[in-house]
Amino acid sequence: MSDPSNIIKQIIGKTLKAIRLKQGLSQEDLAHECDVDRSYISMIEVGRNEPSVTKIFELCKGLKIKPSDFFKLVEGEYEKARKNG
Amino acid sequence: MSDPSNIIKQIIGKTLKAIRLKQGLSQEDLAHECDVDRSYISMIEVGRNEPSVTKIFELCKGLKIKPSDFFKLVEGEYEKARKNG
DNA sequence: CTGTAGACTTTAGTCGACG
DNA sequence: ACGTCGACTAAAGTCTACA
Repeated sequence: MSDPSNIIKQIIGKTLKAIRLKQGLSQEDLAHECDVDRSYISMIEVGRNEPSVTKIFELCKGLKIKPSDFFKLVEGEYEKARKNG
Repeated sequence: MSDPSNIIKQIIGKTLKAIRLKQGLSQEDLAHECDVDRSYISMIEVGRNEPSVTKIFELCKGLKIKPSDFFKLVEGEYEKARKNG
Protein backbone atom coordinates (compact mmCIF):
# COMPACT_ATOMS: atom_id res chain seq x y z
CA MET A 1 0.00 0.00 0.00
CA SER A 2 1.25 3.49 0.68
CA ASP A 3 5.00 3.17 0.96
CA PRO A 4 5.77 6.25 3.05
CA SER A 5 5.23 3.94 6.01
CA ASN A 6 8.77 2.70 5.87
CA ILE A 7 10.33 6.06 5.14
CA ILE A 8 8.96 7.72 8.24
CA LYS A 9 9.80 4.76 10.40
CA GLN A 10 13.40 4.98 9.28
CA ILE A 11 13.58 8.73 9.79
CA ILE A 12 12.14 8.56 13.29
CA GLY A 13 14.71 5.97 14.28
CA LYS A 14 17.57 7.87 12.75
CA THR A 15 16.46 11.11 14.39
CA LEU A 16 16.03 9.55 17.80
CA LYS A 17 19.45 7.97 17.65
CA ALA A 18 21.12 11.21 16.57
CA ILE A 19 19.62 13.15 19.45
CA ARG A 20 20.41 10.46 21.98
CA LEU A 21 24.04 10.24 20.89
CA LYS A 22 24.40 14.00 20.88
CA GLN A 23 23.47 13.92 24.55
CA GLY A 24 25.93 11.14 25.29
CA LEU A 25 23.23 8.77 26.46
CA SER A 26 23.15 5.04 26.04
CA GLN A 27 19.98 3.23 25.06
CA GLU A 28 19.94 1.89 28.59
CA ASP A 29 20.15 5.39 30.06
CA LEU A 30 17.30 6.60 27.93
CA ALA A 31 15.24 3.50 28.62
CA HIS A 32 15.61 4.15 32.31
CA GLU A 33 14.74 7.83 31.94
CA CYS A 34 11.54 7.13 30.01
CA ASP A 35 10.57 3.91 31.69
CA VAL A 36 10.44 1.97 28.44
CA ASP A 37 12.23 -1.20 27.49
CA ARG A 38 15.76 -0.90 26.15
CA SER A 39 15.22 -3.45 23.41
CA TYR A 40 12.26 -1.44 22.22
CA ILE A 41 14.42 1.65 21.82
CA SER A 42 16.79 -0.43 19.77
CA MET A 43 13.94 -1.56 17.54
CA ILE A 44 12.85 2.03 16.98
CA GLU A 45 16.35 3.25 16.15
CA VAL A 46 16.88 0.42 13.74
CA GLY A 47 13.62 1.24 11.98
CA ARG A 48 11.88 -1.97 12.85
CA ASN A 49 9.04 -0.41 14.83
CA GLU A 50 7.28 2.90 14.46
CA PRO A 51 6.63 4.35 17.91
CA SER A 52 3.24 5.88 18.63
CA VAL A 53 2.93 9.59 19.28
CA THR A 54 2.47 8.82 22.95
CA LYS A 55 5.76 6.92 23.04
CA ILE A 56 7.53 9.71 21.22
CA PHE A 57 6.29 12.18 23.81
CA GLU A 58 7.70 9.94 26.54
CA LEU A 59 11.00 9.61 24.70
CA CYS A 60 11.21 13.38 24.25
CA LYS A 61 10.60 13.85 27.93
CA GLY A 62 13.56 11.60 28.66
CA LEU A 63 15.64 13.52 26.14
CA LYS A 64 14.48 16.83 27.58
CA ILE A 65 13.42 18.15 24.21
CA LYS A 66 10.09 19.37 22.94
CA PRO A 67 8.13 16.87 20.86
CA SER A 68 7.40 19.63 18.37
CA ASP A 69 11.14 20.07 17.86
CA PHE A 70 11.51 16.36 17.30
CA PHE A 71 8.77 16.31 14.71
CA LYS A 72 10.23 19.33 13.02
CA LEU A 73 13.42 17.39 12.49
CA VAL A 74 11.47 14.40 11.22
CA GLU A 75 9.52 16.58 8.84
CA GLY A 76 12.72 18.15 7.55
CA GLU A 77 14.24 14.77 6.79
CA TYR A 78 11.00 13.62 5.23
CA GLU A 79 10.91 16.56 2.84
CA LYS A 80 14.53 16.00 2.00
CA ALA A 81 13.83 12.35 1.24
CA ARG A 82 10.86 13.22 -0.94
CA LYS A 83 12.94 15.65 -2.95
CA ASN A 84 15.71 13.21 -3.68
CA GLY A 85 13.61 10.10 -4.07
CA MET B 1 -0.27 5.65 36.77
CA SER B 2 -1.18 8.78 34.91
CA ASP B 3 -2.53 7.52 31.63
CA PRO B 4 -0.88 9.80 29.10
CA SER B 5 -1.85 7.24 26.48
CA ASN B 6 -5.43 8.37 26.56
CA ILE B 7 -4.71 12.05 26.90
CA ILE B 8 -2.70 12.30 23.70
CA LYS B 9 -5.16 10.11 21.85
CA GLN B 10 -7.95 12.48 22.79
CA ILE B 11 -5.97 15.57 21.90
CA ILE B 12 -5.00 14.25 18.48
CA GLY B 13 -8.61 13.48 17.69
CA LYS B 14 -9.84 16.82 18.90
CA THR B 15 -7.13 18.66 16.97
CA LEU B 16 -7.77 16.77 13.78
CA LYS B 17 -11.49 17.46 13.95
CA ALA B 18 -10.97 21.16 14.63
CA ILE B 19 -8.72 21.57 11.61
CA ARG B 20 -10.98 19.55 9.38
CA LEU B 21 -14.05 21.56 10.33
CA LYS B 22 -12.21 24.83 9.92
CA GLN B 23 -11.61 23.83 6.32
CA GLY B 24 -15.24 22.91 5.81
CA LEU B 25 -14.41 19.31 5.00
CA SER B 26 -16.48 16.26 5.85
CA GLN B 27 -14.84 13.08 7.13
CA GLU B 28 -15.72 11.61 3.77
CA ASP B 29 -13.94 14.40 1.90
CA LEU B 30 -10.82 14.01 4.00
CA ALA B 31 -10.93 10.24 3.72
CA HIS B 32 -10.98 10.57 -0.04
CA GLU B 33 -8.17 13.09 -0.05
CA CYS B 34 -5.87 10.92 2.05
CA ASP B 35 -6.96 7.54 0.78
CA VAL B 36 -7.87 6.25 4.22
CA ASP B 37 -11.11 4.79 5.43
CA ARG B 38 -13.77 7.23 6.60
CA SER B 39 -14.72 5.15 9.63
CA TYR B 40 -11.10 5.20 10.70
CA ILE B 41 -11.07 8.98 10.69
CA SER B 42 -14.13 8.86 12.87
CA MET B 43 -12.37 6.56 15.30
CA ILE B 44 -9.43 8.92 15.51
CA GLU B 45 -11.56 12.00 16.07
CA VAL B 46 -13.54 10.27 18.77
CA GLY B 47 -10.34 9.26 20.53
CA ARG B 48 -10.79 5.55 20.07
CA ASN B 49 -7.63 5.00 18.03
CA GLU B 50 -4.29 6.75 18.13
CA PRO B 51 -3.02 7.17 14.58
CA SER B 52 0.60 6.42 13.82
CA VAL B 53 2.94 9.19 12.77
CA THR B 54 2.76 7.89 9.23
CA LYS B 55 -1.02 8.21 9.23
CA ILE B 56 -0.83 11.69 10.67
CA PHE B 57 1.51 12.71 7.86
CA GLU B 58 -1.03 11.39 5.36
CA LEU B 59 -3.85 13.20 7.09
CA CYS B 60 -1.87 16.43 7.12
CA LYS B 61 -1.22 16.06 3.43
CA GLY B 62 -4.95 15.85 2.84
CA LEU B 63 -5.48 18.86 5.07
CA LYS B 64 -2.69 20.74 3.33
CA ILE B 65 -0.96 21.59 6.56
CA LYS B 66 2.52 20.85 7.80
CA PRO B 67 2.78 17.90 10.21
CA SER B 68 5.03 20.01 12.41
CA ASP B 69 2.22 22.55 12.75
CA PHE B 70 -0.19 19.80 13.68
CA PHE B 71 2.14 18.47 16.35
CA LYS B 72 2.72 21.95 17.65
CA LEU B 73 -1.00 22.26 18.28
CA VAL B 74 -1.06 18.85 19.94
CA GLU B 75 1.87 19.76 22.14
CA GLY B 76 0.18 22.99 23.15
CA GLU B 77 -2.98 21.21 24.21
CA TYR B 78 -0.91 18.58 25.98
CA GLU B 79 0.92 21.16 28.05
CA LYS B 80 -2.36 22.85 28.84
CA ALA B 81 -3.86 19.57 29.97
CA ARG B 82 -0.89 18.77 32.16
CA LYS B 83 -1.12 22.12 33.86
CA ASN B 84 -4.78 21.84 34.68
CA GLY B 85 -4.96 18.12 35.29
C1' DC C 1 -22.73 13.03 7.52
C1' DT C 2 -21.13 10.59 11.48
C1' DG C 3 -20.48 6.93 15.17
C1' DT C 4 -20.15 2.29 16.16
C1' DA C 5 -19.88 -2.68 15.75
C1' DG C 6 -18.08 -6.92 14.18
C1' DA C 7 -14.54 -9.69 12.22
C1' DC C 8 -10.19 -9.75 10.52
C1' DT C 9 -4.89 -9.01 9.57
C1' DT C 10 -0.95 -6.53 10.82
C1' DT C 11 1.90 -4.17 13.88
C1' DA C 12 3.21 -2.01 18.33
C1' DG C 13 4.91 -2.78 22.73
C1' DT C 14 6.75 -5.86 26.85
C1' DC C 15 9.90 -9.11 28.49
C1' DG C 16 13.77 -12.45 29.10
C1' DA C 17 17.83 -14.18 27.10
C1' DC C 18 21.60 -14.73 23.97
C1' DG C 19 25.46 -13.47 20.83
C1' DA D 1 26.33 -1.17 25.15
C1' DC D 2 23.73 -2.81 21.18
C1' DG D 3 20.96 -5.97 18.01
C1' DT D 4 17.92 -9.66 17.59
C1' DC D 5 15.04 -13.76 18.24
C1' DG D 6 10.91 -15.72 20.26
C1' DA D 7 6.67 -15.47 22.44
C1' DC D 8 3.05 -13.12 24.13
C1' DT D 9 -0.86 -9.27 24.91
C1' DA D 10 -2.72 -5.15 23.26
C1' DA D 11 -3.78 -2.02 19.95
C1' DA D 12 -3.69 -0.15 15.04
C1' DG D 13 -5.74 -0.29 10.68
C1' DT D 14 -9.12 -2.20 6.85
C1' DC D 15 -13.79 -3.00 5.37
C1' DT D 16 -18.84 -3.81 5.38
C1' DA D 17 -22.95 -2.51 7.15
C1' DC D 18 -26.39 -0.45 10.24
C1' DA D 19 -28.58 3.19 12.98
